[in-house]
This record gives sequence, structure tokens and C-alpha cells, in this order.
Amino acid sequence: MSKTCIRVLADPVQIKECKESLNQIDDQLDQATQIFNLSGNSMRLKILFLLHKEGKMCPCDLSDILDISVGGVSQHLRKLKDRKLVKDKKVGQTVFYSLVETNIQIIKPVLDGLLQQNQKETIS
Amino acid sequence: MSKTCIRVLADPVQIKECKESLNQIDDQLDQATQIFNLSGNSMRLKILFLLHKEGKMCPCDLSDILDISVGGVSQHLRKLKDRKLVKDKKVGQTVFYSLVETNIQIIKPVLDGLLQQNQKETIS
DNA sequence: TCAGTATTTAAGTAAATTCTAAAATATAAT
DNA sequence: ATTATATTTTAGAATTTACTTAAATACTGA
Repeated sequence: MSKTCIRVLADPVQIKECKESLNQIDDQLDQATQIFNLSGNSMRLKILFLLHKEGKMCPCDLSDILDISVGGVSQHLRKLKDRKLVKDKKVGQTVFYSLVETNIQIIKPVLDGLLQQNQKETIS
Repeated sequence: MSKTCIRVLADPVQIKECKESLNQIDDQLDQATQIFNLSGNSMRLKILFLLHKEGKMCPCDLSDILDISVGGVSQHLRKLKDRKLVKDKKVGQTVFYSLVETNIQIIKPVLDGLLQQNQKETIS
């Protein structure tokens, strides 16, 4: 990287303190970034919403609902599972995925809001 | 896409209702996806956190704190501004960016949590 | 055991993302 | 006017992402 722009009027104390703050909360920042990143994809957010709404779903049904290949769904589910946002349970030859409630807390209000919105529109 | 996997035991009513639900809340889903997507990048989440913590900051200081080029910071800020998560105000030759409170509501709890964590660690 | 169903994994591709460096724009000050 | 400062925009590159298709794995039931 070339030389950074250092403002004439910059407050070096503020800048130093900000750097320290970021270092202090680095882990929490990383975790939030990961969850937002996983949720910030339309297919994955839809999957999370559907699991919230339906309780559990299998890759095959999700593939049908979302209109993407089963392989594609499986890859999304693996990412969510790697980060422990969802868990799976095999029943016969079907694998049911469901939310890990304790690990989706930061997006839970949004899922709740979407579900409420859905129920509201269904009534009217 | 090749033929989707249609489960023998699939519940066609459930699948149809899920498709309709997604259609109904399509706009809200899109908006949440966009905000999560913008927040799901470590540089941008740090920028949002710093703006929350400091009130306002300029690209030059952010570049120094985040250790990326000013051009890179400017590009992140433009994305956030396009989605109206931040606003800018020019003072002399410096541009100060700040949060648009009404539009960051869905990530506000996380920013608050990070700030609290930061203050806690600073005391101890 | 063999055929059929459900899922996962792998390979390959097209598009999007994120960065740097450099050029362009705009303001300030001498 | 010229020079310096701050920001934005552009161009280009390296990386990552998200998809499809096909092959591999695993379970079920005749």
C-alpha cells in the first residue's frame, strides 16, 4: 500500500484509541461479520427464514422452493452448519435441517419480523 | 438447471405455501439481505462501529485506523451511502460521514453490544 | 443383492468483490 | 495563480462466491 493520507487536522489520540478499540473487540467483530455475511445472501436468508417458519426442512424441499439445484442448497447448508447456525438430523434417507437457536440470536429479531409480516399479509 | 429432486414423501401443500410466503415478503427479504450483506464485511462493519462510537469520521482517518487505502475506504463508504446507511457532510475539504439512525435499526443492537463490550474491556 | 431415492462432494465456470495505484475533482491557503 | 490537502473515481488484478452438472456416498426396500 502507498502512504496513507494523514490529515493535518487529524486527532492522533482519537485515531490511536480507535485502533485499540478495534483490537479489543476483534473476536466479537469477527463473529458478527461472519453471521452477517452468511445472512447477507438471499438464498441463505430465505433458508434461515424457512427453517424459522417451518421448524425443519430437507435439502430437496428447499431446492424445490428456492428453485436452485440440490447441490447448490447443500453447499449453502454446509456453510450455515460450519458456522453452527443450523444443525442436521438424519431420518431414513432424508436429512432435516433446523436452526441452532442460541447461535442465531443476532438475526432472530429480523426472522421474527419477517414471519410477522408474512402472517399479517396472509390474513389480509 | 437439471430436474430438481422431488421427494416421494414431500408435502406439496407445505412447499406451495412456502413459495407463496417468500413471494409475499420478497421486498422485506431483499432489504434485510442488502443490509446484512453490507454489514457482513469486516471493513464495513468496523466503519459502522466506528461511526457509532465516534459519531462522525472522515475517509482519511478511517483509512489510517483500518489500514487500507483511502480509495478503498471511499468505495466502502459509497456502498453504505448508496443504501443510505450513512450520510456525509462536507466541512472545508474534509467529508464527515455518520450513521443514518433510522436505516441501521436491524444492526443497531449489534453495534450497541460491541460498544458495550468495548467499554467494559476499557475499564478492566 | 440390486434398483431407486436423498444427499454430499467435486470440478468447472461466470460473475462479483475487494483491494491498490493512479488520475481526476474540489477546496483551501499563500 | 499555484501549491497542497482531501476525497472520489477509474482501471486493473487477485480472490472469492455461487451456481450447475456429474460423480460419489449412503440409506431403503423389493
